[in-house]
Amino acid sequence: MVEKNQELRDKGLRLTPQRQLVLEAVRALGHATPEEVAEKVRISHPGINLSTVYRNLETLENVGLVQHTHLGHGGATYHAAEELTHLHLVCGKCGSVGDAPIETAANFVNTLVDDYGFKTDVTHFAIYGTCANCSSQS
Amino acid sequence: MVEKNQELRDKGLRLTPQRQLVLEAVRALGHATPEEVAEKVRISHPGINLSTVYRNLETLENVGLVQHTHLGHGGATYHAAEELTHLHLVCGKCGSVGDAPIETAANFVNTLVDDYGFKTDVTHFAIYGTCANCSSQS
DNA sequence: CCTTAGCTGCAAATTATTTGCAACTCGCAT
DNA sequence: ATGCGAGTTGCAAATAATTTGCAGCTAAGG
Repeated sequence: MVEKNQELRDKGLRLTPQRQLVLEAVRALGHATPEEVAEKVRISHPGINLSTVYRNLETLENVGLVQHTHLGHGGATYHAAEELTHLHLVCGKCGSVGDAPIETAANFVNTLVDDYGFKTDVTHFAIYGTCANCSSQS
Repeated sequence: MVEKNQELRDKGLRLTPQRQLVLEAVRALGHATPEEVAEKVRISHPGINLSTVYRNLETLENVGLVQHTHLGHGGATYHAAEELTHLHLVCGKCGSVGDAPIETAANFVNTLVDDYGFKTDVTHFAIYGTCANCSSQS
């Protein structure tokens, strides 16, 4: 943790309690919207402001400790950078979010680089579709 | 066009001039945000209201004549259903939107179905990454 | 034509996120 | 240990994007 502190300071940033709480919340939640992060943080530190959460998520993202992903509906969801090792399979019917290892998309990603020179970040956007459950139901 | 009219009527909907204009605008623009659609429509019909555009995009989507895709930033962009035959490669740096045939993702999609029972709609979300141009620049 | 359910425009309400600003505090330098 | 300055925070107000209530229109079947 000392390194993290140092890493922040090297970029002219401080490790404030609010900032730590936001990071911890993101890590604990796996993935969450700013609102959810705020809610989580408030359990232990009720006074924290929503704008502070937004600002810290942005800051932490710049430092690379956190990343955001678009899961649909509009709002972004945040992840701890260490945990971004999977794709997000979002079901358009039930809204569930499943995971799949990034390797699943390896070929696809390679094709895109080879044919279009396009370097894909598969984790940034969700993969949209219909989950097994909903497919079988209707 | 008569069929379209009929198709709408069958669902208890009307073919109003505003609705036609919205559809035409979406078709002409390829893909556009509600705001852009409104702008386009206003060239020939200045009085049209933004809410009308929103409502018609929604209606047309329900009928299947139009579809929306998430290209990032938050807002959705709309496409004529007929034109949804390609993936969207969105560059996170320059914001450009490139295209690639859906077949490019065929294997990927199949794997997802086979391994997870997840039926992917590859056109609904953009594929995010860095375009060839931006990759070479930095 | 006439009726009526489906539209439309407009304004106000929502929701999500950002920003200005004064007060506060982390952490290097002393 | 203590002070100082830059980074932060809380709060309220500003934005932006989209939705909704409603009263007055209008497409289209009869």
